[in-house]
Amino acid sequence: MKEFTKTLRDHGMKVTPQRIAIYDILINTMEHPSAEVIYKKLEPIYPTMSLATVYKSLDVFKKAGLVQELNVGESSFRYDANVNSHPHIICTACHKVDDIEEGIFSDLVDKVNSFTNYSILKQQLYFYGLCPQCK
Amino acid sequence: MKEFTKTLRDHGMKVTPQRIAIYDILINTMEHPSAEVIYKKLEPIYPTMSLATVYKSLDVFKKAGLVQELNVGESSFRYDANVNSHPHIICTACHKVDDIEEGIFSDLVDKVNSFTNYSILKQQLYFYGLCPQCK
DNA sequence: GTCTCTGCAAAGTGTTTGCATAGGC
DNA sequence: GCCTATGCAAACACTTTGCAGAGAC
Repeated sequence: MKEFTKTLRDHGMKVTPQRIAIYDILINTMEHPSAEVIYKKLEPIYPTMSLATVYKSLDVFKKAGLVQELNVGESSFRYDANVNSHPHIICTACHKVDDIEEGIFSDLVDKVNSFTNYSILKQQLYFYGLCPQCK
Repeated sequence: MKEFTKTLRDHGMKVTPQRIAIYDILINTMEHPSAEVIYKKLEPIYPTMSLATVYKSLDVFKKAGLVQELNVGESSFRYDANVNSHPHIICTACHKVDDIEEGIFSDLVDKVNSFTNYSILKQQLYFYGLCPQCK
């Protein structure tokens, strides 16, 4: 959280209670919430909180490299405070989004680099299937 | 194209000039166009073509398994007449979307299956970087 | 005190829907 | 002739923007 404060200040951005609350949710959950879900969680604590503030804060965090935006194929984005390009797995029944250990794919970027002539900067790997509880 | 006609009919769906034109664009391009782009290409030939028809047709194709929808992280979906779950690579400069040979990742799904306890149904793999022309 | 942030409402963007007419089969 | 598709406009869902007042530093 020290790092969070520093990173924002280094980017000339202010540390507000709203931003702290939003970031706090993101580092303490595994569920990769959308802006709407974050907003719903904050409403009871910050009754005046606005969805626009959630969006603006997430945008700020994204620019500061504090969160990454996930596009799992739903209508809305999801957010992850783990900014590594780690793979995700989405349950097609209950729609939860889990992380997959990055190590499994260690050689993947090298393979793609040598096959394509692109310079890979990042990757987004999504697997879809039934989770243990839903199968 | 025979297959296309048969597949639609098998699903109780009609084969219309608009649908043929949309599908024809998709099988003859490598650029993975969005609905908007498809619409723009068709406008000169079908002046009465409507964006809603493009969306409805793409939806029909998706349900019939004739196209897949790609979510490369832009504001709109892109469409691909190649329905295999093959990986894509997106240039972060010119935003073109290329295919990557599927063979490279043959063992990936098995790995994920054994590590996660999910039953994987499909995957969407996106790599981002600079294409040969843009670097 | 300055300059960014918040929170409201309004606008924007891609997509979907309702419905009357057109057209595939 | 039946029943689905088209095409227009209006609705929708998520996100962004404008702006006046509040608040971080």
